[in-house]
Amino acid sequence: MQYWLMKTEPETFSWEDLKNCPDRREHWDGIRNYLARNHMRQMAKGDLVFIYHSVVKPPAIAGIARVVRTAYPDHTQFDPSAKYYDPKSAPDNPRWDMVDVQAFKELDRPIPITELKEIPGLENMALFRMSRLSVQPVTAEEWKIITGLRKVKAL
DNA sequence: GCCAACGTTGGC
DNA sequence: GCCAACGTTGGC
Repeated sequence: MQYWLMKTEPETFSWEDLKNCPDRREHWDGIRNYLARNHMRQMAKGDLVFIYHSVVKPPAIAGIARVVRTAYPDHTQFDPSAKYYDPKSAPDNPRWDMVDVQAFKELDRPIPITELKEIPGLENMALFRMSRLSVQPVTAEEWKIITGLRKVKAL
């Protein structure tokens, strides 16, 4: 079992949007950063993921999802009308992948980054050290600390 | 292969 | 709105 954190701007796609998808699941497209992509390629079915809302006030972990499909080509890279179209990516050798995630557990309220910064044991989180990385690993210790901050309810 | 210029992310 | 961090691009 591995743990991850994935960022999203809720104006584009939020935790609530994920919960409202059919079967509460959706593909996670639009990742155009190699390190983030490589992290997605390491994901296994059943891995758990913090869904993090960025660029809003306050930025916060909004919910817990799980990986329901491992990495496969992100179709939006081939769509000239898509925001994340990549003309350099060849269909026979796709550059960008996505995974499918499903809303899995609800937090009784979001966990803002300001709170996370104050918690002993979270000092080394990638969230603080690599501020622009949109898909990042979370250690088992960090996961345990963070989920312990809230009541976690099954969906 | 280096590096300056530029664009994007994202917290504050 | 600012600006730091940092990834990408392109000239040389």
